Amino acid sequence: MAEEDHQLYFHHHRYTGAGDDAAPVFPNYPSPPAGGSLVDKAPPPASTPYNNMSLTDCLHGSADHYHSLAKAFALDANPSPSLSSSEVEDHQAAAAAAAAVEDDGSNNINCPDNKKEKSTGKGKKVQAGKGEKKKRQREPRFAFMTKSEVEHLEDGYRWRKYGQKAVKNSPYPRSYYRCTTQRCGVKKRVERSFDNPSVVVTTYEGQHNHHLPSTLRGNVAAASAAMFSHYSMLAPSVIHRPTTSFPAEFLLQLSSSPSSPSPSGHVGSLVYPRQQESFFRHQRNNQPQRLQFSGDEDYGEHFYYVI
DNA sequence: CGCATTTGACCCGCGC
DNA sequence: GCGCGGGTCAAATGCG
Repeated sequence: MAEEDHQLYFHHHRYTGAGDDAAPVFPNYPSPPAGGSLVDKAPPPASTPYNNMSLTDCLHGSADHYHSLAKAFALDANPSPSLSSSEVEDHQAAAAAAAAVEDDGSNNINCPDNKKEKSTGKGKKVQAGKGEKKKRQREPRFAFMTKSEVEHLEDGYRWRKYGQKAVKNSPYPRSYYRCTTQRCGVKKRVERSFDNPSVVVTTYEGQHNHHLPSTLRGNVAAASAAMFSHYSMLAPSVIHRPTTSFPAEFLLQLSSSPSSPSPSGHVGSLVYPRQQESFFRHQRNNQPQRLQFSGDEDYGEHFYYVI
């Protein structure tokens, strides 16, 4: 983990149940400044082309979106310093949730399985091609922290669970899912945060090379549009930028409909971005959240509210 | 019956 | 080299 550059997003998914209004709430958000909308106070950076990107889009195989996302994340060959060990210890949940974003230069984004070929026979598995041993290379990963009572969040794609492991120092297991679409090697891991059991950490790895399943696409697409029109108005307003702007700020949202909740019951969600620089979060009793970056540049302090 | 989930075994990388 | 932990496989099982 130490060599990995962490890419972590936090979004607060408010589980509300049927009939509940899916509008985001701001528990201890101070009264909005009088006069002018919140949006006016903190307009999203107009120059950022990533604001209108849904998570579904991000996960989708669209090369444009993927590269845009990669660009936004500065997925290049110059990884930033990782969290120091003390930071990791202080922020165990974030560290546990941290997703590696590595540019391994292998260009194997769509490779369904770059794992070494295994024997298909029963019993003991035999290691293949001794001399061809290659270091296993990972695809870029993105993690999202989601406040939710359900662990497997609907994101528009179909997943098949292929494993579950106990997580060290955590009573909560980690589940492994793979996209069921043929030749799509996207995987995701889902685990519940030990520090904050109400938070589900979802880590996506890889890039979908297909469209959303048609059975889901309609609802999801419509929901995405509806949700985004809502969040895009509100979300920037709760990000207080006292010093500088986010270089690569954009908003993501998970795709689920407030009017037609997914079978799993969750309603909607918002993803807060960060850029490549390593960072960690402080979360204290619904107080404004502070983002601290530890990159080369000083991006100041960023606060946000949990919705 | 087909598909998804469960679960124990296995593989692999890494740190000591 | 060894042990540990993360990740994956695949047979067994469950479910609609």
